[in-house]
Amino acid sequence: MTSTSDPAAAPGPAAEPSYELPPGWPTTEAEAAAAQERLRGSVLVGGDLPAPGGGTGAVVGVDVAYDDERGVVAAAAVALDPRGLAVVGEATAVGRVTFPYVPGLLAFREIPAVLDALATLDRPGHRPDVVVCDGYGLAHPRRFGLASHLGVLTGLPTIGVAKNPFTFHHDAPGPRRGQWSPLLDGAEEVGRALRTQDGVKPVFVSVGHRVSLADACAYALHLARDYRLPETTRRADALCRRALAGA
DNA sequence: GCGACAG
DNA sequence: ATCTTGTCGC
Repeated sequence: MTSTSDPAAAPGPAAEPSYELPPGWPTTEAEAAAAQERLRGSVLVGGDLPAPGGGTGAVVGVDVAYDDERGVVAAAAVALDPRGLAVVGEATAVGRVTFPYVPGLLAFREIPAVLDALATLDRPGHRPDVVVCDGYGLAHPRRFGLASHLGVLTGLPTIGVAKNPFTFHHDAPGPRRGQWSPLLDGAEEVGRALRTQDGVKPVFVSVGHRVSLADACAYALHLARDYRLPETTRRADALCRRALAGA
């Protein structure tokens, strides 16, 4: 991956996001792992995200629900006003399940439906400032989890917020909201265990694309103003479940 | 070989 | 992820 902490190297005017599923989308585990190895170098760490609550665009949350019996998948994308966290846009997409759940390959199960939902949500002139994903970004065996993959495909800044530490290790963060501890793969900090509410189990934040780890945590904390999970995730989770039930 | 394993 | 009863608390 590349660092863009140097302002001179920062991306220029926001490019148009792409919501196209790339040609040759993997259908086997071997192809999927190879695709991750091929794309991992495209992840950008750092950038110039506006302060949480200070941006002009929306903060978008995405999530996916499944009915494996029927083979149906439903994705939701919800846009929030970064100030008051009010919902300003919603979109869903329903499709067929095309990939099993394999730890480390979650992106191949979730991304096709997520791209459809984002394409429906997006309105020209109203680009998301950032997309918050339910899962990991760089905290991944090959440093290319769902959030990083979605970021590289769309070009949008992304953040991963997961509910479990996957295979990584961490010490318990302090008991107060805002306290955190490094999420470690050996000696490497791949994310942070972040306490978003006093005395409540932490969430696990990692860089997706075009954000720094510190900014990713600041956003996660801002969005988790009232509950353990970011409001983006809560809204998207509720919406994709509704979409699945109605499909 | 065995256990662990985002959603 | 999804399956599920009761239970504690505002």
